[in-house]
Amino acid sequence: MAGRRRWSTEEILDAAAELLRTSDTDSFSVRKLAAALGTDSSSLYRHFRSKTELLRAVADRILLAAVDGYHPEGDWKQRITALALRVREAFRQQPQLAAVWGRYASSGTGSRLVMEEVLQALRAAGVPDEEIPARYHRIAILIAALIASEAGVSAITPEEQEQGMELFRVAVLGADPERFPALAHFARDVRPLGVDRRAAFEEILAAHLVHIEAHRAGFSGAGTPSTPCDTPC
Amino acid sequence: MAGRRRWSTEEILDAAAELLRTSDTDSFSVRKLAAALGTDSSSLYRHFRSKTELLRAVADRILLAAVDGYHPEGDWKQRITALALRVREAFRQQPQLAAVWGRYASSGTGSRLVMEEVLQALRAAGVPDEEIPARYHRIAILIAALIASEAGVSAITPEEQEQGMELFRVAVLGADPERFPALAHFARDVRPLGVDRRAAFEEILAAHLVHIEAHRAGFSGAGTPSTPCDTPC
DNA sequence: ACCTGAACACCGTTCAAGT
DNA sequence: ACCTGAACACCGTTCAAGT
Repeated sequence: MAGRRRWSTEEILDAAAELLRTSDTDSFSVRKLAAALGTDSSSLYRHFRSKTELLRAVADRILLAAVDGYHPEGDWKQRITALALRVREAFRQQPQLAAVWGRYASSGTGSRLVMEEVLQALRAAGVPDEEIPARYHRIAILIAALIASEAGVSAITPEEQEQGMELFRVAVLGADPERFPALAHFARDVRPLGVDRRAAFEEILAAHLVHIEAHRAGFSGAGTPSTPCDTPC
Repeated sequence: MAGRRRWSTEEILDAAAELLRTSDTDSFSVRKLAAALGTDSSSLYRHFRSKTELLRAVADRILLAAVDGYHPEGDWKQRITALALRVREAFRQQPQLAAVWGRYASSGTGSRLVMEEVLQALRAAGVPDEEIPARYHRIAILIAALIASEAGVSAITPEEQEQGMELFRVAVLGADPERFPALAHFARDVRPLGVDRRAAFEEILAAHLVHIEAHRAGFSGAGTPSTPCDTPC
């Protein structure tokens, strides 16, 4: 007879990950998770103190799945970029998870693997040990912010997205050329935040890594021989 | 006699901004806004089709307040930085607003003023006209992502923040040195995402602007005379 | 010892019925 | 023409009562 069995924490996490992956549009809730497991939401509160704690645990699984099959390749920038793109892909279409992760990075094996790889890449880059924690911190913030905000965009309904697009068009095309000359001039080419996110992600991250490389060269004197770059450039 | 008056859209927006500003911890809701106005939530749906539409309108007011009193000063990088810091400050402690704004930039006068200033600064930087829309797009994404994710951190309860801190400590300090050598090595210095956000914001933005400057120099040949920088550095 | 039902205190949104 | 009450379909979380 179907009902009444005990669910392990593992099984609950699996079911939560599954539910988050399949239910694209509508939002995740403890009650829906309980329903999917054929139990009552109150039962889940024996395994988790709060919804946030549950989501944090699932976020680490996503991270784990993201690094699964990853092997370092290329130079340190390529390694960080490849890893970041994997994490980004893993969190896409799972807005609530990305938001939680962005708020406060998870803490399990997945998180450790990502941290380890980025730290090693920074060492390979030749960044002095004493600067690595700060560099890591900035990279983590940048990547988490971009992924979380991207997930936020895909979290709203298509209608709201279309409304937002329309508002943007009105703001840009309807700008008074007297008061907003530059905006009026670029009106046809300026784009809303929601488009072209993948390219933007890669470019912004690349720019940040190049900046680190330049600084490292400035400090250690071991930059590419052709371009000394001793002013911040 | 107190009850039963008509509220203009303006008054509702003012009250919403006020409520968002004062109610630090607990979350904003249409019902609470209605209660603050002494009316029923259903009345508000004559003025706004949805909560999102309402929040978008308030977000533009915040933007307007952010640029109030702003005057361009210094070089183009300083102008963009000063403006970004103002916007950041305006959205702090208003997580729900920042999230909505991050999802889809607002559309009123506030938004226009910010766009105008950034576009003018990019022109002043000497970025070729045909590149400005793309550069603007990346800058806007970067700033919005950082601000929204920062607001996300301050949105969670202190208890959840402390839990997250504890989880982070466990993840870092408890890492097996065999499996995570770099993480174990930097364990004492690596910091969680939530700390030092202001410095991180300034540094990440500065790095991005420096990158634009370097590229502009590479393309136009009008960089600082001492450092040609024709490779991406 | 474990789980459940029912409740508490909320949400956003709609719409018939009132004034 | 405008507004309201009441309802719909949800939330996260708790806890006494059951098995």
